[in-house]
Amino acid sequence: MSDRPTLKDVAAKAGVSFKTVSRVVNDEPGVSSAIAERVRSAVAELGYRRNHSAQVLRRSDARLQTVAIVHADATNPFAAAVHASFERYLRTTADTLVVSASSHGDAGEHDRLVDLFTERRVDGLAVIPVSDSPGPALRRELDRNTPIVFIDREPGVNADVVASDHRGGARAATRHLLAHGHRRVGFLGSREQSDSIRQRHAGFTDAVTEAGAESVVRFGLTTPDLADEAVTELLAGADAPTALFAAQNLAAVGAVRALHRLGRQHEVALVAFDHLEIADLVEPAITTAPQNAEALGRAAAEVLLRRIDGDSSDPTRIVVPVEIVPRGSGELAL
Amino acid sequence: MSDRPTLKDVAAKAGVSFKTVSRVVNDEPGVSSAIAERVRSAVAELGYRRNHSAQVLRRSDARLQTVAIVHADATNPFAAAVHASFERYLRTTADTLVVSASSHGDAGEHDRLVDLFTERRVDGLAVIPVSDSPGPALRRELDRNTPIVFIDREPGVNADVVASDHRGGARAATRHLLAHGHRRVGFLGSREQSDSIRQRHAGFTDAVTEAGAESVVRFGLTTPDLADEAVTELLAGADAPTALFAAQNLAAVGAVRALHRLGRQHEVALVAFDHLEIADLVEPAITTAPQNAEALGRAAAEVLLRRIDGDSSDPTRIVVPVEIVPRGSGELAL
DNA sequence: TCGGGGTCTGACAACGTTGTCTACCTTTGC
DNA sequence: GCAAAGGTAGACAACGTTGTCAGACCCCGA
Repeated sequence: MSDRPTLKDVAAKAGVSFKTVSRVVNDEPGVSSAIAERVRSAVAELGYRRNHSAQVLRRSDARLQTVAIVHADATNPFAAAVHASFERYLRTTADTLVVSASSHGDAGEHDRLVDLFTERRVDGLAVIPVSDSPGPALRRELDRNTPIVFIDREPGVNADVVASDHRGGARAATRHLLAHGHRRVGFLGSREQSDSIRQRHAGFTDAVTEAGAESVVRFGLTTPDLADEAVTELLAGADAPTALFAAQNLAAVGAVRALHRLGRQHEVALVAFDHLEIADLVEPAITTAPQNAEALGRAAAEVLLRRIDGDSSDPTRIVVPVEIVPRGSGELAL
Repeated sequence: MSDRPTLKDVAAKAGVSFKTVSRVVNDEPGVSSAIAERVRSAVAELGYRRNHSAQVLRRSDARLQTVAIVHADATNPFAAAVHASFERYLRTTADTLVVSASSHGDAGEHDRLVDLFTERRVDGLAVIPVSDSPGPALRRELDRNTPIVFIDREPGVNADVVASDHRGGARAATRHLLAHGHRRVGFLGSREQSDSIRQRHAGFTDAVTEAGAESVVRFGLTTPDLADEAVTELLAGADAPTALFAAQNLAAVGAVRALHRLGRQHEVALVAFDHLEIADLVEPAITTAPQNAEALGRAAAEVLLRRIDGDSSDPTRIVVPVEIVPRGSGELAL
């Protein structure tokens, strides 16, 4: 990817000075149409492309029309959906290139990616945090007032955050179950260390407490297999719950599997937080409380653009509501 | 993101020339340890980061340690998995940053992204094509011998390609069905314009022909609903197939739904091309022929690195095998 | 014919970095 | 005590681009 033609090469070919070529490629006035035409054909013939590095070096105050998004795990469909919305918004409304990279869950790598994007000078950063506190590079950029927005997870510092209403969504989902007469509800959670899971648990507890109902709580169900086991065990117990709230989608998948294996899918109610690929493919279909990835991505883009435009007001926290989508499994009455 | 400290700022703070700072930050010899220490603390205090643009401008022959991948649709789980593998390989073995962007299926945008990455000078490009022929920017870069590898789909030009063995995989899947005694097999395809679907159809035909069996072919099943309808109709017909080959995963989802609704899931055999989220969640579990995303991403990274390293041999075509994963639905005998 | 004004073009500096070259200062060896 | 050698530091140019400024040219009116 070396040996690219420069302004000088084009200028030599067209028989003009390189500044004239610069004017033509930037559509600046003050070039006669005859010469402009000659330059344009030289540009086309050589396949000239402006060197972005040189451009941003010269105009170091100017926008780079580039923002980066650093993923914890880009293969996560939810993260991918947020990213897609973020990218679409920035491309269409601000003509900005969105570049991304993923740390595959490694905190050190995550911070290193922030560093690499910083070196490459982007206008702003969107970060899906991978740990509860920012690494040194991220901290440095926050101190420097680099436009940064955190998505989905708490960054552990006072900064702009766009996140789903985990607590409110979980509360609504649990109320939904209680409204169908259930008095004993199970909570299926994954990593208790995760803030969003804790929030969902808090929402669950809100609803259970206000209704004076009973609850059974299981954490650590990070795979469908573990959730399957847990549900099997819960339902075999003496005080088996009659309704389940799956706080995370892998736990939900395991719960569905267990219910179907036990043949109790029409009897034990289930609401799952987050989008579920299989929601419509089983009978009864699964009632979910999906995060609004589209809204999250868009909100993050808006916040970031505002910061890039120079807004220096206090950090904001944008909470995107989570709506219940009834499909059957959550409406099974006691 | 402006007003970043430069070498000069650090130099002023440390009371040395900026060249000395340059030496320190690049770990070059010839700086006394006392001064180096003073410089390092100035670097830390100011939060200095090298300006990548200036660096690559000065050393315009050097590696940028950056490659880009242009997606047709980054929310496609298969594409995301390929990307993850590609990224992991390049980060760990070549210390290279992988940046990406997605065209969301728009051919013009796709080519524009190639252009934007070109302007930003990357070492190489990986492209998941969105149309059957390259746009002008991509064509220009191919002419320029920019390292480029195409993934998954045919680019429509003579270039490096890494793709699954669609034909071989489909042939093996169909043979698998025929080996269980079926003599009449249905083909469920999505867009007939798509080269990979055509390849899978060719593989299907290979197997049917060599076995002297009969086939029913349906194209255009681009959504689960359409596939559901098609399967319902096929199975109601006089010469209903006793086995189905779903050439694409959305078609497979629809087929599963139809079979379950009709209660014939234990009777009509089914093999699905590609990974299926729900494969293990239904009874019987679905036999699939999944593309090996990990191998594809890795192979693409290897090819690209070789090109970046200067390999100028003829374009290669790497075909990654597709293995059958028996789970039950494909082993239902006639 | 000449000057004034406008239009077009080019020379040059600068962005932040690295490579080259030179200069200084210390040390070493005789 | 002095020259040579080595180690350390800085001056300067260059990368490809854009902003500033000056100059060349032309047309027109006096």
